[in-house]
Amino acid sequence: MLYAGFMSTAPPSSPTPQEPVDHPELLQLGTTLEGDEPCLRADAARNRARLLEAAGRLVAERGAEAVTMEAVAAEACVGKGTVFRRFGDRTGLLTALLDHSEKKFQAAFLGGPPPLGPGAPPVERLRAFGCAMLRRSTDDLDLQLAAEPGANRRFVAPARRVLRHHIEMLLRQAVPDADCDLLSHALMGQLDPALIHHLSRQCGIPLARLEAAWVDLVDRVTGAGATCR
Amino acid sequence: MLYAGFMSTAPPSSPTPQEPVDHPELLQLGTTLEGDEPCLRADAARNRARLLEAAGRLVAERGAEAVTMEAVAAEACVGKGTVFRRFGDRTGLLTALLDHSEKKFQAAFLGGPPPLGPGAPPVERLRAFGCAMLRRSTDDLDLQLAAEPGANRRFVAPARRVLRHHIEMLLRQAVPDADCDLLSHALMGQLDPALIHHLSRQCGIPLARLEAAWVDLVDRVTGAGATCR
DNA sequence: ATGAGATCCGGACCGAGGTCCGTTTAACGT
DNA sequence: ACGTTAAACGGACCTCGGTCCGGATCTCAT
Repeated sequence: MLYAGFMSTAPPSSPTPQEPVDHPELLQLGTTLEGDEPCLRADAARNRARLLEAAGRLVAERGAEAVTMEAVAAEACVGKGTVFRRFGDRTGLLTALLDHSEKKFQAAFLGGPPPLGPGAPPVERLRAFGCAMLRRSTDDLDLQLAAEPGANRRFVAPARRVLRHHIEMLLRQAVPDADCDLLSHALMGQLDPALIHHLSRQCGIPLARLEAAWVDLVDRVTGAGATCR
Repeated sequence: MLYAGFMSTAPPSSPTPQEPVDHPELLQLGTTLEGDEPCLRADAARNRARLLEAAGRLVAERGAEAVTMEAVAAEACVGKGTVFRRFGDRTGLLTALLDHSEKKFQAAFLGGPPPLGPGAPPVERLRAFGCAMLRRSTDDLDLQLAAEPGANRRFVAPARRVLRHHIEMLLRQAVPDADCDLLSHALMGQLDPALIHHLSRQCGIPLARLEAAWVDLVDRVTGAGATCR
């Protein structure tokens, strides 16, 4: 249990009361954000609760896409500015809504019983982890999608389809007995432009290492490379 | 070369002149979209060219994020409605801008010389494909990012970081000699909520198959399962 | 050439996310 | 109690993506 302090998704920390941050995406990068609620003022805490409750009501009654910042503000009898100050942006609000189930899940794989929690061999824990995530996704999936703008379109873009089909075709030749349709998505994920940007420009990982990682991934997936691993 | 007709990314096809489509994301799902320019009217073609040129100018001069629909319209001396009718939405416009290099790339891996094109063994082609994509991304990466709303934030969301760190830790135990940092991204990709949504709800793939694919992926990546593949 | 009709154009309009700043109010020391 | 101050509030305001429809324009058959 190494990083027990990193757990919280950052609803109350993005627009932290310390300094008026103008670029919320920059700070939640390195901050440790330990205490969940950094001692909000009484009215602030009250409004925060009101807002979350109002947002939850809206989701329940009219679906995730009805969660408009103005609608939430109105439902909570609060000014629009308050919503943004507290949650930063729409994604922040939705993320805060997801926070509860998120934490429960984190607790399960960080400290719960095996095979999800510690105690089982790592490969078994990996298997369990993925299956747990898959099952969890069936619950609050629309909320998670709504929290990520443009999530629907990502996998229907024609260009992407061509690339994935190509990978799938090659996979079918290399490992005919596998579920190449689904396997190809894993490979595609490693080539996602957003990921490449994040790794190469934000993390400073050199191209050579990315290429090496790709080749290694291909070898592992297809069973090439070492004859026996 | 199975699907030579699928190649074009769909700039002129989304708001095709045939029928006034109100939901552009729905149609480019099953359509075959063969002819690139379905015989636009003269003025329409002229404006389309103008708009692409204007958008290109804006990207070159002021970066991808300056490509506002209104700005493009103004730069091209054209009404805003025209931009939307032609390209559907902002993503469509940016995609159309990327179309040229996209097609070049597609031609390279569909019909070019090995190892990228046909002729080499599939595993080798896969390796080459990934490396080519990685290199290609360094060129028009900002454009590709701009074409996908919210692409920057996707990998800095705190919740995601925790999940990925967990995978990475388990991977480190299972395959200590691998580049677990990067490998974990591939596994994370397979659990992306947007992907799950696409596969399970849009493609109708049952949960059991997704779970099986995940377990298989873990086994392949970690070298578990069969002792020798 | 010309008229009919489909197609396209343009910009007013709308909704929603996000910002700003003058005003209000909770917290705390005296 | 009361004054001070930092923080929170609220809603007007801005920008931008996306829609709509009356009017201009192109195409084609005659």
